[in-house]
This record gives sequence, C-alpha cells and structure tokens, in this order.
Amino acid sequence: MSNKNIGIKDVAIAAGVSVTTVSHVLNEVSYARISPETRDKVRTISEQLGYGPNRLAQALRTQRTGMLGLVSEDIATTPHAGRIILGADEAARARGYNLMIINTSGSASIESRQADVETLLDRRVDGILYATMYHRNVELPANLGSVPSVLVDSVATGGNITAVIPDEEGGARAAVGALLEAGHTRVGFINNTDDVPATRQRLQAFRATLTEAGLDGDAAPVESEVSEVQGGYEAARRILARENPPTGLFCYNDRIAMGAYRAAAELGLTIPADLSVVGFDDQELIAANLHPGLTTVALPHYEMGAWAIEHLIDAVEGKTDLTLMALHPTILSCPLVRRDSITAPRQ
Amino acid sequence: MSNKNIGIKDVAIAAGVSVTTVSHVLNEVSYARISPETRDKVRTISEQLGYGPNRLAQALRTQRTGMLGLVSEDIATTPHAGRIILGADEAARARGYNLMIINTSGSASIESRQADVETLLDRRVDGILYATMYHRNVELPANLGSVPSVLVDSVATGGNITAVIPDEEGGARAAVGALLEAGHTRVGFINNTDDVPATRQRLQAFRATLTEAGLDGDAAPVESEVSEVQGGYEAARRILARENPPTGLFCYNDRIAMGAYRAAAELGLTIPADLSVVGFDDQELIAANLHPGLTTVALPHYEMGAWAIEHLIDAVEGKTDLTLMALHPTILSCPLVRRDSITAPRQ
DNA sequence: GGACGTGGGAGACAGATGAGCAACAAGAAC
DNA sequence: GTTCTTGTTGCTCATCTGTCTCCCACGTCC
Repeated sequence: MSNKNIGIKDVAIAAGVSVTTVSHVLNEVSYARISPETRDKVRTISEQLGYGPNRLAQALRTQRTGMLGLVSEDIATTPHAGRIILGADEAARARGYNLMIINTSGSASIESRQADVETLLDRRVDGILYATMYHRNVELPANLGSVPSVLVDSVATGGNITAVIPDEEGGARAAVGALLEAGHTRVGFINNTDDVPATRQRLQAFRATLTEAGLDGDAAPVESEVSEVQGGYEAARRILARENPPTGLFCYNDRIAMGAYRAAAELGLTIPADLSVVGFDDQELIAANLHPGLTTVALPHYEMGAWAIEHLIDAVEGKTDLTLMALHPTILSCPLVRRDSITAPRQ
Repeated sequence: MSNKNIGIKDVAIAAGVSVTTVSHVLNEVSYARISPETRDKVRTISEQLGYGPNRLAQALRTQRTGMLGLVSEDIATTPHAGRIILGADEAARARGYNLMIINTSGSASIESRQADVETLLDRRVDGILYATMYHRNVELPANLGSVPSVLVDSVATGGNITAVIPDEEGGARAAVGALLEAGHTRVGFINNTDDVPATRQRLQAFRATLTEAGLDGDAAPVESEVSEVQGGYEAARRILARENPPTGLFCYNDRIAMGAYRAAAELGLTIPADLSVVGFDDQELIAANLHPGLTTVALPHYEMGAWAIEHLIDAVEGKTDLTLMALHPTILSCPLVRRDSITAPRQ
C-alpha cells in the first residue's frame, strides 16, 4: 500500500542517507558505488514507507514522461476502437508506458484536431498514436510531427508518416478463395459505394482471384450499395434476381452480409446450402450471432494498435528511425474466420 | 503553431520582464499589479513565440495535474465502453481535464487491479473513474480511496464510494409498458441466468408492471437462458410453445431478442404482427439492424460517463463532498428507443 | 520625512536526476 | 614516518519548468 505523501526526501531521512543515494539505489544507477548494506537499508525503508517516485517530477527532470497520446477518431461509434485501444494499452504497459486518450471526430476541422494534438504536446507525451476508425486517406495536423507518431488504419495524404493498415487485398483474396475452394463457380460481390481504398482494393482482389482461378473475373456480378444492412439487402435482391444468380456471395462487410441473409431468407434460399456467404470485418456482434454463423475476414485492429505502439516506443527510445518506415505503410494481414456460412454449391 | 522548446524564461527575456511577471500575466493572478502595457507586451510575445506552459512543471508546483484516471474493465469486449469513454472525455475536456486510460479485466485479481490504480496514483491523477462494463457488485482496490473516485455502472461491495448506475427498474417498466400500451395482455419475459442486479430488478419490474395494469404478473410466462443469441432462441422456442403463448415479449437484452426473432421466423410468426418484441441495451449494431428494427431500452452509458466525470471534478475542486453522495448510488434513467417491433396484437 | 501606492523582481519551492567532488582509509613510495 | 596515490562511498549542487510569497525601488501626499 503506497502513501503518496511520502517523497524521496522522507526515505532519505529515514534511511540516514542523502536523496541522491536513494535515487541511485532505487534506479540501480550503474556508476553509483554504494555498499550493499546501504543499498539494503534504502530498499527496506523505501518499501516500508511505501515510497513510489513522483512520475511528474521524474518526467520533468528526465524529459521523458512515459506517456503516449492516443487520439482516436469516433471512439464510440465503431466497435473497432476498443480493439485498437486494447492492443495499444497492452503493448504500452508491457514496456512501462501509459496512454492518454483524446477522442476526436473524423469530421472535425483540422484546427480542432490540431488543438487536440496540442493538448497532448503540452503534457509532453513521448509519442502519439493517431487512430482512425476505417482505412482511408486522412489529412493530419501538422504539429503531429513534433514527436514520434504512428498512424493506425489510414495513410496520410502527405504520406510522410509511419502508418499501419490492414491487408485489404489479402483479406479479400482469402474470402473469395474460401468460396472457390468450396467449389463455387458463380461468385458475386456486393461492394460499398464509399470512395475509400478498401472499396477499390476488395473489388480488384475479387476479380483477380476469380481470373486466376480460371473464371471470368471481369464478368462476375457486382452490385454496389451503401454499406449498411439495408443496402446489403437491396443489393442482394438485385444480384440474386439476375439470371444464373451466384451461389457464392462475397460481401463488402458484415452488415451487408446481414442484409444478404435477409434477402436470401425472403427468397426461400437457405444459407449455406443454396447460397454461401462471406463477409468482412468480423464484427462479432453480427458475425457470430447470425444464423448460421458468418464466415468473414477479421480486421487486425488489436494487432495494428500493438504494432503501432511497439514501433512508437522504439522510436521514442531511439531504437528505430520512423522516417525510414514512413516510406511505405506497413500492412498487417486479415485472417479468415471460418464459421458456417460456406459450403459446396448444390448439385 | 506552438514550439515546445519555448519556456517561460524565453518569453520573459523576449519581453524584457521577469518570469514572475510572465506567469502573473498569463495566469491573470488577481493580486498582481502590472501595467496594461506590460500585460499586452507579455501576451503578444508569448503568442508570437507560441508559448504554452509545461503542464508537468505546472502540475508539480501546484499539485494539480488536471488528469483523471479512467480504469475500464474489458474495453474491447463490449461496445458500451466506447460510450462511457466518450461521455467521460467530453465532460472532462469541457472543464480542462484529460483522461489517462488503463484497461483491466473484470476477472483480474484484486492485486492486479490495485496495481493499475497504483500506476494512476504514481502519475498523480486528480481523481479516478472506475468503469465496469455491466451493472454488478464489484470489489474495489483499496487504494482507490487515496483520491476522489467515482464508480460507473456498478456498486461497490463495501458500498462507500459514489456510484452511478442505470435505472434498471424504470427501463424495464418502460419496456413492458410499451407492450401494454399497444394492447397486449399476454406478455412474456425472457430473462438472463446470471446473478446480477439487472436480472432480479428487470424481472421484478416486469411482474409489478403487469400487476399494476390489472394482469396477473406472478403468472406471466418467464423463461431464463444465457443472455446470448442462442439462449434467446431456445428460450423463445419454449415460451412460444406454451399454450396460449404470449403476443408480447420482453427480452432481457438485444441479443436475446435477436434469438427470439429467429425463433419467431421459424415458427412462421411475423414481427410485430404476430409477436411484438422489446429488448434492452440498445446495441445499435443489433437493434437498428434487425428487421424490423428492434424497440429497446437504451442504457445511459454516455450519460453515466459524463455524470461521473462532472462530479469527480467537482470533488477534485472542492465543490462537492463525494462521501455524502456515496450513501446511495445515483440512478440514471434508461429511455425507451422506439423502432418497429411493437404493434397491437392481432384481432 | 514617514506612510502609502504602484510596478515588478528575487528566491524558495515542487520532487526528482546526474555530474562532479569531498572525505576517508589503505597501501605505495621515499 | 610522512606524503602521495588510489579506491570506496556518498554528498553537494545545479537542473528541469513553472508558481507563489515576500520584498524592493521609486514616487507622491500630507
């Protein structure tokens, strides 16, 4: 049990030594020559008194706070934020750092986001993690450059900051591959309508994977809608109304897949027997709870948070040069999560 | 644009005054007598240089960090955490405070959770918000008492800490009331099996509301299952298989309601025409995306986070005595969110 | 010419770290 | 035996960046 009224001075007095000696002993300063007896005494007394150094004073003196700033866009509106924060927090505490969090809005002005970073800077964080909630191009506040920073789930428009993003293409290939592997030859894709990298990359990977498997990727049925349940429903109705409808459906995300489930049910199609479906995102609340469970692709949010913190700390401690890594974003893989929504096509 | 190499000393030199004067001007110290000209000059220079005080040094001297600790249980596993954090962050920044976050596990040992609090204490946070992810009785680390603290979404086993919790009973009454109001007389409840306050309170409110409406609350059909989709499905099958099955169904949470939707679909029952359903939690991903949209009761996570921070800061600033508030937990209401899953019973 | 008002500065302080120095004992050199 | 060297042990003092409590200088008023 520690008592925060105890300072190093109190320990020093109680142990009958100077504060310097206490500091040297407790920090195990290599060049300090202090007898084992004194060391023991200092440690014992310090323990008894429940002494813990005042991190503020320590930080002031050493110019290191051991705090990292985490600015998170739209923390409450997506369940992904939690995983990024968890990954970041666990990686940080494993190396003795803590997180200061600031929430911001993706639609906030650049000035307001700059002020957020400023707040962090005034508190002398050692580095900053800037997390967006979906993969896109983002304009970053200029003052981010004042300390080591890493961008999570986006790339900067300027492009000169280290970033970590999900492997959209690999994920999409895995999803389509799962359908192909099950024997489907008529495979469709319900895409998103937003102009984000994922939209283009997943589509391209979809076509490429089919083509490489000897199918006609360019002719494969594709519908686009807003990436919500309703959009998924509508697009699925359209795609399933085509002649020779697909027996395998790759959906841009799990919400679209949820809409497709409803469309299938209305058409009397059983999943997966009549229609195999694969999603993207692995939003557990949806994917695991649909019936049958939705096979989908997981976004590595936890991993991205941890990766970012790991490299941020390396940079803070001078073990890495982030500017070198800034040349290309780091890509983390998106594993396929197999549940029960894919099987071989009928007949 | 601020430059963090600039200290108060630089401002003082540039303005040709002492650091004392700069400090007095910028902090608008009431008893300081400084001419308007000097004040202007100091402010102008300070602005030009982009000076901002070093919050560490400031905190060290004033014994106030302006930082609040937020220990959050299981941040990643529930979407509720995000809303608590958002409410807390917005309330905090509105009053010039920032949040330091630490994630912990609800199943972590008391020692480990105590160490988490210790970390916060070593950094001299002015107060601590301890947030659990669902309403229950929790054993708190003893060192929480060292600074003002507020508990969110739980009450402490000891009971001597200010807490804010959702109005389970009011929420349940609103849910059942909505069914009654629509004209249902055969109303059932699918309860949770966990031994948490919500289980008891929602059940009790369910029966009481029926009884007060002139129905036989004690005889109303109730089934209990684990509060997941599968449990909801099974319980719904059972409750709907009874003779004279209910036409209105109150579900312990939205996941159970999702299971009930599936059960209804399998039995050929249309929602809401054949079966009206009301949930609890307002997990948007589920409630808004089911078809038809699920009418449910929202938990005031944002509000609890904001309320807690507000009162925490009041306590830190000496405007409130938390020990007085600790006598009884504060209860925040759970509003009904109307969507499309309730209508009048057939015939 | 002492009291008082005005404008602003000096220095202690918050709680640590770190470079360099002092005190002392033991052994070496003469 | 005295002085010098060297190693051991731990302390002094400056530093980090602000805040805050006196205190001082100077002019004026009665």
